[in-house]
Amino acid sequence: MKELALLFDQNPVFSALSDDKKDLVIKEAISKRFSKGELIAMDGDIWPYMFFITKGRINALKSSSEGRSLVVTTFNQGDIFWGLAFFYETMPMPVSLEVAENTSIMLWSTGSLIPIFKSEGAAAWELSRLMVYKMMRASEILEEMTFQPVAGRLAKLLIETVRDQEHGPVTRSLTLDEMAARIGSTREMVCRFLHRFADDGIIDITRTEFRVMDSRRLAKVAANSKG
Amino acid sequence: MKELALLFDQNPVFSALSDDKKDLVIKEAISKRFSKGELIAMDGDIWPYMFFITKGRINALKSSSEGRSLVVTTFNQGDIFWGLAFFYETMPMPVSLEVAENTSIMLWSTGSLIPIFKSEGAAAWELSRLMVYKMMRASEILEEMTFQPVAGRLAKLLIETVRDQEHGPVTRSLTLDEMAARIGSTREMVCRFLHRFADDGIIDITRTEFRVMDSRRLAKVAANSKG
DNA sequence: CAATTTCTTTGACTTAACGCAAATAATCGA
DNA sequence: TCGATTATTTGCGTTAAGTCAAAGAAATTG
Repeated sequence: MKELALLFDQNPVFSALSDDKKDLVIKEAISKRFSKGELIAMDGDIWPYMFFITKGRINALKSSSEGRSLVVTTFNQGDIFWGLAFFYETMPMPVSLEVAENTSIMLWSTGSLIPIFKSEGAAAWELSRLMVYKMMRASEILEEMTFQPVAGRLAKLLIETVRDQEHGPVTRSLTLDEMAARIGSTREMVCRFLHRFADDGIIDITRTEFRVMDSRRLAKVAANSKG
Repeated sequence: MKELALLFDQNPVFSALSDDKKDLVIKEAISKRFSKGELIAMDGDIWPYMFFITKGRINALKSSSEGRSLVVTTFNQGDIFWGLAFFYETMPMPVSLEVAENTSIMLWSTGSLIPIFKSEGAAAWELSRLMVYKMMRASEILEEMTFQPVAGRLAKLLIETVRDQEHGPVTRSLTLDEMAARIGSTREMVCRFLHRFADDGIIDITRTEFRVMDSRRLAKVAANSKG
């Protein structure tokens, strides 16, 4: 339980709680476990919960009436999120929550947390800040999807993928379908642009791994200056 | 000043304040006046303010590196909004704020409101709820722009436009450019789809006014069931 | 390790949406 | 009321992106 307390204290919202309220919140939580691929909630559901990830990873995704889907964001260990119905009883989920790898969460329903937030201004304020952050992300995604062509979005995804990894060749960890879902396109398009980047000498690519050869130009493509 | 107090009390966030804090907030406000067309803040600015519209209307819009722009939302009398830098010092505006008609606002900088929110959990909580609402809108827009074809977005706009008006012919109050900016397209496209709708008998249209003839089918187009 | 399943890759074709340009109509300002 | 400006409308060509289909490579599994 020490690890849990540590995680809790790293979260900006929960760490703003007074100690006794923190204990109360932990006491009221429901623990759940999900395995990869499970759906925690579906787009359109009324799902009045807030959750905190103690271990694992969850994708938030939208899907069109046809097959296409768009991974809007990923929640990791230590993150919190919520169904909109946690705040407005009648508001449906704007995304589905899909478990990306085996995951444990703590869950609260509306009733158990609202009085606490209302009495603890600092935590409610941090919650507002967190939401501002989410809004900024949403805004970025909207801007990319609306104004950026596929090549730019893919370039940006590549940069993000490589950022964490050390230099050198990187094992392709995402399938074409997964990359497509993250940039709102199709596997064929992703494949074509990857090879176009390779033809241009921006990346090197094999069926199983790739490596960024010219990160400056990749950044240029991501920024849309198509020179 | 009675009207102002009334407006204040209708706003969910400010009305959650205790009376003395409410007075304090009003006292700290800076009043400003803008005329139609003025830019209050630009996309990318660090703009650490929160504002409340006492009269008028403000559009929030994104623009691409080329000319295109997208009106993301409109703020009306009684609404509040903020620059992201109000919450995170370094966060730039995700949209520009353009005055749609002569407008008066009250303005607060970060420092004057934060202590109040932190001490008044109820108001901070309402602020969170308001943000959830904004997130839902952002999510809807993203979904429309990503998965809905232009025809569907235009149909939805028409429905919203007519909703308020009484039945019968409606003067076209938005130019094609303005409609295009609201659905993320171009004036030519809007024009074409309007006339396609007319050919299909869904609406009647002249150069200066239009009228919905078959709202059921218009709703169908908006919902994407292209039958 | 053989067989099946899942991924990747590529070519050929289709389509929605856009840009440009020119013609016409409405509106505004003096 | 006339001229200038601003909007609308349409034809035509272009393009980015998507679908479909099929072949070949990895990965997985019994």
